[in-house]
Amino acid sequence: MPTTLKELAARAKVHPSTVSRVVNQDPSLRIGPTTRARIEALLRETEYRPNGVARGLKLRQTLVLAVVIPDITNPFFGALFRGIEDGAAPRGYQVLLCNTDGSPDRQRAHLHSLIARRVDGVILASSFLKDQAVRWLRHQRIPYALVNRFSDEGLDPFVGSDDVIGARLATQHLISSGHVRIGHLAGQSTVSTGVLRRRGFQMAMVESRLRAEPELQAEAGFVEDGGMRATERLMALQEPPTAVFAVTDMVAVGAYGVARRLGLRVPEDLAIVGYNDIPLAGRLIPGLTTVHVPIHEFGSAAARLVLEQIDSGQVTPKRVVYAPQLVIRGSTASGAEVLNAVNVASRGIGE
Amino acid sequence: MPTTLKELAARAKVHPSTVSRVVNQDPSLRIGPTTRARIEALLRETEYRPNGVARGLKLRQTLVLAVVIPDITNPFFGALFRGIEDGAAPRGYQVLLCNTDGSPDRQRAHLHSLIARRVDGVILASSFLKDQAVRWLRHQRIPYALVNRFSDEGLDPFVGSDDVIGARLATQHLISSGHVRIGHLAGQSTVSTGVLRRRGFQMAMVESRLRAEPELQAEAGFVEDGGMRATERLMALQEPPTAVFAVTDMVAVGAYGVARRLGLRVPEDLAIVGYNDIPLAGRLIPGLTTVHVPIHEFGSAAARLVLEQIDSGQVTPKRVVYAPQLVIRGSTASGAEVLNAVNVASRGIGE
DNA sequence: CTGAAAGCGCTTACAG
DNA sequence: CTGAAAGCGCTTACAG
Repeated sequence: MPTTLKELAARAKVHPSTVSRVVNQDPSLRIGPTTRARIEALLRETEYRPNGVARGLKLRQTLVLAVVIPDITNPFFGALFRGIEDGAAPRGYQVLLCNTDGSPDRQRAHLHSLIARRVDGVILASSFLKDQAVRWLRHQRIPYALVNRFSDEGLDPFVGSDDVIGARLATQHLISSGHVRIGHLAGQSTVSTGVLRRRGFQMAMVESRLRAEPELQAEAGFVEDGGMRATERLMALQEPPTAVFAVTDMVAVGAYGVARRLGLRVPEDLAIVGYNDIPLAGRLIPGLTTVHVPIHEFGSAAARLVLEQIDSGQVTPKRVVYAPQLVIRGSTASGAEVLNAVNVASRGIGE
Repeated sequence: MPTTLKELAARAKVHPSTVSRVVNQDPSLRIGPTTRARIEALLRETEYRPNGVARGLKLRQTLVLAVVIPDITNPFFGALFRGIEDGAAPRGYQVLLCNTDGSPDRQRAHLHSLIARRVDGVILASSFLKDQAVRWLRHQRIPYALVNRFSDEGLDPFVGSDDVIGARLATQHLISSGHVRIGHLAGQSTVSTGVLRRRGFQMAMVESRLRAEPELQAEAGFVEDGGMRATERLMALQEPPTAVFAVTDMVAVGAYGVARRLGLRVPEDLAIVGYNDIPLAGRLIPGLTTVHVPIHEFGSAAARLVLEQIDSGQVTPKRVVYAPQLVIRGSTASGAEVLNAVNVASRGIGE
């Protein structure tokens, strides 16, 4: 059993409250120098560390944040988690990680459990549109933030990027490369990123007087296997697309796999654009053209947003929205074109 | 503020202990049916959930496990975490995740903090050989387990695989493919996997009367950038290797990058073998021959090992060691060879 | 400068 | 069948 304040007090022949005061370096109280020295020696000797649970009960703070995501094996969420941890650690917070695998039930169960544990804040990256669990969370009066996906427009503290603009950039890039028949590997319509990125795709098409035909929009979910199935469907059409915009980089990875299996060259036979710019995107061959969003910063900003609410004692639906940036790589352009585009892109980022 | 037992008791006009009994469905006590009905209605109405912190203080259990790893963005640790979570969730546990980035200081700081929080158990996947922090942990009398890496042979509860055998398998495969000049992209000598996999490499070489020359063994750490640098060094030798065995798949990924940059074909100009069989290994082009270890099971077994100790109240240095399996893909063999090897491998796994 | 008390929100052995 | 008390390990306003 670890040492307690009471034991220490008995050994130092003082009252437990006195020991507590030197442990916490209580500024308002001056402790007698001999008493203090005696207690400090004991503290060092026993390597005393106050019981965090008892402290948490008394102080009403656990110094724990919780993160709820679909799946940590998805590289997007790995980077996001690191951002959150980096934002929370300087303040002494550690982070509980909960995976939902996209199940609303699991999400709800995790949230209930976290509230019962009295975590100081929750960061949710697995929310659905009009999500009952989010509405419930809202009423718990606990600091929280949604990341990447929102639930009901404008109602929640949120960190993310403008998905319509990002998707529009991606699609415009394909159009300006000369593509006319462009497919969309779409996200789920129950998730904001799915809906908004599809909207951005459609917007760009319409703006260029191209038709966003329904048969060219195939739901792919957000990960590789759905990306493969959706690409297979599109490429089996009478008149398959010459380019696809994928709702995420992982869906784009699925498209690479199918292209390879079908013997299609990327980008000559099929150009591909992704979304997020996960580290893997730059390692694919050819490199994946994608929409860069600052994933790590999503995380640290979300952590800060929650910490602000903890500090202020108020839940404020502040929103932090980053501008997405197109990053052009080999999956949409030949070598020479990529070099030019890189110059443009890096200039763009500097602005 | 969430509802408390005391408030509920006042509303139901009973003593808090009575409410507590129906919340916990106390089996030894029979509660009057009318009282019970009244309280249960109240519980549903208020959606009462006991304060986990207070409960934790009284019951001396937090229902929290902690996982300490180098970096969650490394796919190996993503899969490991999922295994741990899957092993812990059925028992009502949630999991704190701590990244060390390989820093002993951060590892130590995290462990101290976790102990102060009174987590019920710790799973450590970032340990070094003869690690002071591990020795300290051992003396805390808290359930724990090391995963993948061990620290002092045999002293700690451990889940992993036999790294010497795995590395030997990998190297023997290269030798039997006709390679003579074989390099090793080695892990750090401060980590058990680094030392043991190098030992397995050397063992296989010597057994085949080949020389394991020091100049052909380059320290690469465990991730991609180190893998790139080490591969560059080996390929710059007077007489570069025709094949390399990489201490991890991520290091092998670094080798792919350098091979590509140097215009070397894999496997014709440079054969590559990795270790771990992360999901990425099968997606590389060509597919990465590697040593398969059951990463997800490492996690769930470690969770079970810790839960066993929690149940028994004893820290027992039980060891769970899995046999590694060679998985042959395109990075060491032509198409026809791969097909044959797959058949052999799948038979091997069935045994 | 230090002690004694109260209380954070629970659970459970002990009474009755 | 239910109440009252003690206690988990802290912190801090209140005394002295």
